[in-house]
Amino acid sequence: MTDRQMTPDIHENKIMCLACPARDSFLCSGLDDHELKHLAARATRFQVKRGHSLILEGDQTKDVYNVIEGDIALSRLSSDGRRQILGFLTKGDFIGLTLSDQYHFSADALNDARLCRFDRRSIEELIERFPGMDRQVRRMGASAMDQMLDLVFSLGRKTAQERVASFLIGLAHRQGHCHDPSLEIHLAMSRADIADYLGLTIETVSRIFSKLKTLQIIRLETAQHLHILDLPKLQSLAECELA
Amino acid sequence: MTDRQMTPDIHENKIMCLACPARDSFLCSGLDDHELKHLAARATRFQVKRGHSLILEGDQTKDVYNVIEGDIALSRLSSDGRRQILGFLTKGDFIGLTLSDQYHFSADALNDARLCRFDRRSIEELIERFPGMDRQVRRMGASAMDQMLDLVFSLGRKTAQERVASFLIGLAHRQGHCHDPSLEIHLAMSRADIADYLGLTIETVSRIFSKLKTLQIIRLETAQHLHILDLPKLQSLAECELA
DNA sequence: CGCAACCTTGATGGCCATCAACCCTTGTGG
DNA sequence: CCACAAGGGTTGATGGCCATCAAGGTTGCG
Repeated sequence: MTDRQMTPDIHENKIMCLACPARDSFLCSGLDDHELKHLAARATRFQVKRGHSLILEGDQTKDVYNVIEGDIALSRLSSDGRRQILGFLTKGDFIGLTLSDQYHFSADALNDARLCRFDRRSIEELIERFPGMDRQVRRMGASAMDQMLDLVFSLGRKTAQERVASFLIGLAHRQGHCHDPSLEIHLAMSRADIADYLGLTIETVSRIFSKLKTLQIIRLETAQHLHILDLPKLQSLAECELA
Repeated sequence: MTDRQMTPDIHENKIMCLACPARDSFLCSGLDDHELKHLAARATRFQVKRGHSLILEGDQTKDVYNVIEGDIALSRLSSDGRRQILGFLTKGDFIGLTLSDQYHFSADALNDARLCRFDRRSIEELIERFPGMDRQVRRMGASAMDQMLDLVFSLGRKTAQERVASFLIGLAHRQGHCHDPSLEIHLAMSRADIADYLGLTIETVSRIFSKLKTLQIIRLETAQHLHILDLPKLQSLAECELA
């Protein structure tokens, strides 16, 4: 019996993790080989089909997820059907790392997605064992909070046009490389999703896209594939920053 | 030299903490005597006068604060003067426990307030030393996030009246005892603050207060002191909950 | 008393939601 | 291959909610 045979998953999973598209994610990138090995031992991969739910509002938080591929929308629904999308997740993003008992949002796949599932208890143990992991987790929490504060400001104080403009700039940054926003954006989400994220209606979002098009600020290749033609102008429309 | 003389602050501060009005706060209540002693050793109290700032957007996060008495508003300001209040803090609430380098909001005192200041590094050490503290901190973070998600839903999908109604119910719960909302509410914040929190204008907030008054749902003793006369009705106006 | 800050109430207008129709793409089956 | 249906996106007409502008009331303080 070699060590390899004793703990096959750990080794295989570690390789899996090293080759994982989400290897550069906030959490995983902050881990050394040793920590990653322990994390990998607890990971199981799975898929979610487009349109299906990963989490339903009210679910117990017994698992933690890492998005490997695809796009996930976090949302909240009211009894009369109003929906608010709280955020969009992509490769490398985590779900469920905050310490509450229940999820206060649903998570739906915008397209066929692959994820990594961890048992929450195992993760908690790792966090207590490795201080570096704790810091990473809290850093991710802070980052998620900052994003949420941006959204609050948008919803509370920006006009429809400003919201759409900042949304596009946000996407450009996330899809680009650091400090170098991509000028070519893939919209994984529908107009309805964008509207429900920005507190608007489908029609308003569509109208603003059209307006930006006629202003030569963006170009729509297809409905989900757009180019930013004039980034400075787009930024000036979104602008509404620190005093 | 007695032990008491060697470490006067620890002992005095521990007593200070035990008698602290914020002793029941989320963090402190989760600590045992030993942990509290260490925390107390690192605390310094100070005051902020009404209208003065505790934190300015962009400040380095070198300190952590605990509100002992008074009310604090966290807000964000845009270059053209639009303001969004992100939250109101009272006795027992913490500021700065998320791990980011800078504050992305300002903190202003709504009235004369007393606070407890901790050096961030010390707190970090304690968190690494005592796992119970880490859990408390992450639990507080989750709670803050949940509140923010509520606000996002309000701003994105609720009408002005629904926002004001849920705001009042939220206050009633915070000022009451657990599961027993207070029917007598003290509004530490001005109409302008409420408006900037709910993404509305002063006039709209005032109008809705008046409407709720004529509907016999609330009664205004003074501008900052109101009674909820018909809680169920108020809840039905705010309602817009889980599907 | 007088002033300033805050709050309330009224009149008007604009932004965005709503309602409605049409277009475009995609997929399915005859 | 084409007809058709269905879902998503665009565009137009109308209206309502809430912002804006304006004036007056109330409170509190020197």
